[in-house]
Amino acid sequence: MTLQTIADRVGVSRMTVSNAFSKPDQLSAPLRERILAAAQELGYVGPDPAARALAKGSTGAVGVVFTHSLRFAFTDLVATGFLGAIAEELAPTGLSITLLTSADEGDIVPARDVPMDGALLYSCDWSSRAVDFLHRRRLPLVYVDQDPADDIPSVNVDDRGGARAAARHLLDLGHRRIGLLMSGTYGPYGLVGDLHDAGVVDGHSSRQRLLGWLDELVPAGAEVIAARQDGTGLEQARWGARLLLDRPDRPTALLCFSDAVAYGALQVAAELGIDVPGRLSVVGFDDNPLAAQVRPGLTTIRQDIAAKGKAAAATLTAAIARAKAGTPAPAEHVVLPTELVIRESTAPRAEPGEHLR
Amino acid sequence: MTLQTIADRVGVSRMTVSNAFSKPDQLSAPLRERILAAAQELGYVGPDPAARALAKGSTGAVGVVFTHSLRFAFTDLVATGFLGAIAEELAPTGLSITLLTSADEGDIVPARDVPMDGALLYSCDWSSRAVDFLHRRRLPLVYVDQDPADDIPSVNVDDRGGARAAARHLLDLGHRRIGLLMSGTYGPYGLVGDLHDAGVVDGHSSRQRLLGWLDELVPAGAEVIAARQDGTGLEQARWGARLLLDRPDRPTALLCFSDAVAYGALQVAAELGIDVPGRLSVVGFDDNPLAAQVRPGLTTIRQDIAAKGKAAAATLTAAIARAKAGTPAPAEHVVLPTELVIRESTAPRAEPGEHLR
DNA sequence: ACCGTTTACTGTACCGGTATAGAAGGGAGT
DNA sequence: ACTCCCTTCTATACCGGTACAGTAAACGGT
Repeated sequence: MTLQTIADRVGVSRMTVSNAFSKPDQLSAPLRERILAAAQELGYVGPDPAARALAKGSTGAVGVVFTHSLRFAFTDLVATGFLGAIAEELAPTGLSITLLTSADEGDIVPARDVPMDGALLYSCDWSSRAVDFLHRRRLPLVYVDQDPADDIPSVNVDDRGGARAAARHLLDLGHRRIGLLMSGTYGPYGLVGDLHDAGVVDGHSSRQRLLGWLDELVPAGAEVIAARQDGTGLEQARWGARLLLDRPDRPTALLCFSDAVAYGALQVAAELGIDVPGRLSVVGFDDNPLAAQVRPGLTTIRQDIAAKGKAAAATLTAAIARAKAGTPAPAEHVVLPTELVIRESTAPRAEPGEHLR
Repeated sequence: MTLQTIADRVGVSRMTVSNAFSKPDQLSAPLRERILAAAQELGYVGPDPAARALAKGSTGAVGVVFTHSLRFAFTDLVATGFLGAIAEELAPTGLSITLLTSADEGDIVPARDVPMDGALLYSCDWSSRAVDFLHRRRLPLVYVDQDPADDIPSVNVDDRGGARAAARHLLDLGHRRIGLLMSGTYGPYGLVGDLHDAGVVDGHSSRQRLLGWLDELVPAGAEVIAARQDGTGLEQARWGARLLLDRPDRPTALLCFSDAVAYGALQVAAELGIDVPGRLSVVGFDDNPLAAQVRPGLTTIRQDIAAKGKAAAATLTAAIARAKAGTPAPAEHVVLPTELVIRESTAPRAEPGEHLR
């Protein structure tokens, strides 16, 4: 059951049948009707997508690549918001989204074997084989929240500027002993000795946020205590927060890598009986929907996730169009702004002398 | 840059190069090394996925179809949980997930044009063109939360039984005037006159849940007031809840289509100063993560979303395997149990005479 | 020396479409 | 009547792989 079947039935060439489906203006209406009728009668659905993809050189689907398990993609509210925005922006273009992990499980490597027209690399592990395959396939790519590369379009948010604003906010409130709660993908985890050790951060956002914090804290002469835990899961965040809060010289304020992590810190503070914001100020990052819901409402750095998704989708479709046209335009680098959102989790530092309860 | 390029370079046949990549045991190790080295040197990544898909007749991706905009897929916690479970279950098989909407936007119909090996139809619009195309493509399909069809495997939860348990629970607490808060995809919306009108429900879950409620309420002679709103969005849910609560003879208890909808009802009750559960009991459905977090904690009917995702993925991979083998095994129909979870949003009916505050 | 098996590789025939150039026929304009 | 153009349809050459059957050489056993 192929184009040829229909062609034979109607008595026209295969090409004409192809046109009847794919380029309606290339043949007369009556003939097209006859062809479609014959197709309907024979139970022919339309051109085979796989064959069409081969002949045309395009698939109609784009990949979105995650480092972590895809479970993360559907658990984290920031990730889901981002994906949703992409989906919405892509819908009118007719492109579908294919979800890929950069974790390669043995010999099965979707990044190498799934047909697609381009891909978005989101919070991706740099060294992974999957990313390497995508590059070598010469697919149009867009980096999101990655270190920008010259020749590849990227979409980022002003992580460093946002982190600076967060630190500035705490300094303005009088805090001088400040805890940093960071998350990483590789160990070691725990209290961090040397903050300038390159191993302290992996991932673009982690690094930029840390740098932003230090931009303000170091010149101000603040005392910095940092902990680093595995990823942004709640349990891990609680573990990291406990490292910072369950000690005699605990900080009076916390800068957290993300709102998800900050949420863990709020829980631990509550369990230890530390009043937030009375005895401890907490600042998150992202403006996760969670941030507005938790009590106390979380002061955070907002990034516009929907805008990021839209920008990423638009940049990718542009890159695909350029690749198809063979136009080697320079890669575009988008940086979206961040904004300090003050809620109830931050307050002026309590009087010295009473800073330990 | 194709297999042939490498073949010419090394001086072997194209087929041997193909085997070097796809069937390593079909040629000697030294030759394979030479071929891979040559490929590396020439910058050849591996067999073109589109061509391979055509020749092999399989793609390595499965579709997941939604009626609503994909935004919904990433907003609703039940949907994201379901997708996450599918992703996790599918990962080791090497299949990727392609997201499709059943909304057809003009001439672009991903369901017709995207290569895939099978598809999951989840909360799908029955009459949509996309669904029709999938059937006609003779793709292995699995229905999830749809009316089961004889010849197509399906995964469902015991919606009706769960709804019965919810209604029974309220009756046991002494409630006799009970509001139903339903959601639909098509109008009309508002208070529902005839509950047995077929137009009152669209979608399998809606129907089963309504039937389950009525199974208990009607024999018990309870007074039923029903409202029906557009989808499960918060604003719509609030609108529907207001219809039921902002009236003199308001019900003493509410049965809601989902926890998301129940959440809207809780908000409206709070705004109207109606104490939950003192003056109003509310029961949701799904055991959305939200249900445990809201105050008061929501009594609900739990369905195991993760199990549903796993079952759906497993059923689909089985169906694909069967289709490939040409084994026409009978379609499997899975029904997962539901369970009443009692939290703080339900209580015995207040004394008559004081049931209006 | 003979025969049955493996192992290692090759040749051919597809998979099911689309691109592109060109041919046949039918007005319109001069 | 001639040219030019436009519409409509066709012929051929790909797109880049895999399946399957077959051949030639090496190997082991008697």
